[in-house]
Amino acid sequence: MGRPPCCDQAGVKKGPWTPEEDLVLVSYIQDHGPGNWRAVPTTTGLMRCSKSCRLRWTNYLRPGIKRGNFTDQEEKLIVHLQALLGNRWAAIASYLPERTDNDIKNYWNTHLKRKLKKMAAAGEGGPDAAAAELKSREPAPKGQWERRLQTDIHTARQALRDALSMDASTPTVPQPSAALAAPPLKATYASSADNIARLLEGWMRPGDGGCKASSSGSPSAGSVSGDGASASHCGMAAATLNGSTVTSRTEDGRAPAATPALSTLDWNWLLDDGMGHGGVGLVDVPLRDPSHFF
DNA sequence: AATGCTATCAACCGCAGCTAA
DNA sequence: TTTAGCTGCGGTTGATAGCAT
Repeated sequence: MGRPPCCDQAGVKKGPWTPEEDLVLVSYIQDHGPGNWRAVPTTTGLMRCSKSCRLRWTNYLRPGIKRGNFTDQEEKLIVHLQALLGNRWAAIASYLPERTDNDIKNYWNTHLKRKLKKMAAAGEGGPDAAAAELKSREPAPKGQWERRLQTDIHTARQALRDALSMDASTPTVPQPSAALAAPPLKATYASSADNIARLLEGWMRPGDGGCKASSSGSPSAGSVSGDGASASHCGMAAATLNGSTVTSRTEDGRAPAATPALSTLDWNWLLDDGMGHGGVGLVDVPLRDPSHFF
């Protein structure tokens, strides 16, 4: 219904964030936890709208974000999930805990889309097949959303099995800790963000997983969209700072209800269950072998 | 070395959906 | 039931780094 007027207000700063602004934002989140974004500009004095603050945190400052090139494994998973879910980047991102939906979206638009077109142009199945392939990647009409949500878990399981079985030589489960061990390929301002992330070390507390009671001020913490600010936000911090704690990505509720972020247990469940039941109850969704894209 | 082109990605915009009053 | 407030999501844009000429 109503739209927040924040971004239209005069005096609201736009454009790239400065390290100082990042620090202010991180300090705020350190104290209050993510969420209640509306209060951020007024509380911190940041001349940014709430959306900008949320976006900055979600896509950049949030601990546990993996930067740098996508692995083949990730690429295949994205291709497969995109075929299954359409352009629901948040849902797709929930299966790649260390990637933001923005990252995945950008990667799809800049790399994968072109790659697929290229391969289509190369005549894999002919132009018609290529067109059909691309068309099949159009998101489904809204009316199908609810029904498809119910199938997402099952289809994602199948996608995972397919994607993982294609490359048995590489780790079969996305391993945040392992990924974190890999140095970023690109040194940008992200390095500053890393430094900021280190500031959060003081935020982490032994014994409680480093979690700070953070969601009390978040009006949406209990909403359907599942802010889940305290628990998962802490988890992500743990991933970055511990390097050994596997985490999932639900800190600001970006993971839809039917496609929850996955912890290690979730991954195990996802795979074990899928393997164990051999697709029992699996909705009949045609799964293409993504290997033919590469 | 200068210029133009391309690729990348951070950030913005506007809509949708949810909750609370 | 209606309306306002707020957050989340996906599409798009703009700045700029990197590469080619």
